[in-house]
Amino acid sequence: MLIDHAYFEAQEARIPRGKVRTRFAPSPTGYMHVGNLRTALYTWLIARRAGGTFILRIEDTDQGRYVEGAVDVIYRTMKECGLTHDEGPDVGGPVAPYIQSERRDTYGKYAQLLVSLGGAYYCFCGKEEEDSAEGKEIKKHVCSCPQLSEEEVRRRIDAGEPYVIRQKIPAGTTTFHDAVFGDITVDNDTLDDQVLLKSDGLPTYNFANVIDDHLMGITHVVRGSEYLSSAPKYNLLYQAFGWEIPTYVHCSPVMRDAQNKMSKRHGDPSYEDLKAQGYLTEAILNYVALLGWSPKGEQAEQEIFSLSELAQVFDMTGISKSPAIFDIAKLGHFNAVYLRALPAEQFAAVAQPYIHESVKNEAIDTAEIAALLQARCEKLTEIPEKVDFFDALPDYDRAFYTNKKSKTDEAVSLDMLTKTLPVLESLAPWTAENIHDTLIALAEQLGVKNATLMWPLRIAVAGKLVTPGGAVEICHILGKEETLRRMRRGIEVLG
RNA sequence: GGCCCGUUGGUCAAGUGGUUAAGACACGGCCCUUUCACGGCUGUAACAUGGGUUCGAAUCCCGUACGGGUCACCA
Repeated sequence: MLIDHAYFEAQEARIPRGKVRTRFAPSPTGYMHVGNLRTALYTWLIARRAGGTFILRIEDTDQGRYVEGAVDVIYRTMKECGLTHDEGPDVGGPVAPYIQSERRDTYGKYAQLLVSLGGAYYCFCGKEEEDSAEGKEIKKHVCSCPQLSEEEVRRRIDAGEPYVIRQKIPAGTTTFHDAVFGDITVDNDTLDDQVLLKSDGLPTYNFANVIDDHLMGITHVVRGSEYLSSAPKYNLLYQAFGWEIPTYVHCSPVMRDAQNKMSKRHGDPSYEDLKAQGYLTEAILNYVALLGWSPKGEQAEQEIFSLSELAQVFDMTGISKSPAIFDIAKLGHFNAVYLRALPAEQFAAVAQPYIHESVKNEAIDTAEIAALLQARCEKLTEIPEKVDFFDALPDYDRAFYTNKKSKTDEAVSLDMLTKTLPVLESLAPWTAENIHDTLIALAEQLGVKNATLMWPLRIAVAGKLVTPGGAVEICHILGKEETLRRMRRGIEVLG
């Protein structure tokens, strides 16, 4: 075979060196699951922490699995999360193209180069038979093709015989180092002469990966631990080419329970699903970062991290080896923390659409509702149900008026409402402070505890047991007319 | 089945030969309080298992169990 050395030298010359370079290389399936997002995050963080370069590469060699619009989901998610890439299909870069289907012709050339270097061989055996008689037979490819002379190989190729190129696994053992798992040694006997270049001329995933990672100058290969067992074969490939071996960073999966990974199939939420469920991007990222990684030293106790803080402290040695179960309740906690930490106006802005879902009345001050909601919600999606009573007083059970701790029952409540009504009727101006002071004064004057007066009032104006805010706030938001109307209705209910 | 990896409370996790085995979520209790929250205080709860090594082991070694991954011309 003729080896075009100039071609390979030109490729080598393009490779940026000297800086950390990482890549996130998803295949476009149209679904960014949590595990993927975490891998993307860690990959991005390793690059940013080191002041390096983060690359987005699309692995679309499997045409059968192509999903319309899937690449857009990736771009959108990465952008929303702030995981900006320095090089990629859309922004270009020194080692373009960044879409695997556009790099097709390079793989064949490298496969030939590898043959000439003794790391691979042409194989004419045809597809393996699927002898699933007993099911669990060890099938390792063994054939005499590696012994074929160069002339013989040339002759058969020229004759149009179909062939693949397979990796030649040498005898001995292979040791590789992983930043998370440490040193792992395997016997080469357990490694198969895997196909590198398929009979249609396209590379297999594993081969394309090695070639692309090398040609893009990737220094840290971050990926799921399902690739741990193919890492020795990667190493052998790098060695056969005489290339520098990157740092491997294998991450254990994010699980839905002790046995299963999070998956679309099981209906586990993707990033976009979580967003739709009312979780904030920042909270999702923060939670996901801590799912399988923990900070060291000064930050060992810290749990709340912004993306830029993470970029400063992220250390791969903190990545854990064992799988982590995704706990939606803890995500909820992070979300609540982020929601509460938002400046009031900003919270009002994000809450507004959810409030409007059930509060259509224009006269109502939704900003005031938002202020009440901020300390009281974990997810934005629970807002509509919490504030629906502002628009329409629900039918409620008169038993709501009975509350032991507030020392109220139906009779007491009727009494309180009856006595409070005229006081509020003559109250002006209708400010929260005014309402508050007046009611507190009234309770004192009647010789009852505040709760005894406030409880029935709150039930009457809200018609719910649990409300955002107390009686005073609700009365103020509803306005005088509506408050009085609902109080009269309460007296009716109790009468 | 072979090979590889993993195993600290229900969950996420700190811990790298000597600790009363952190912390967070969840759960229970108390306080605050005009409900619910928020906030504060507090409680229950863990080193899979059996052998070594050692004065001493969650930490090191070996076995066992359980779980996961992988063994494609899929990625």
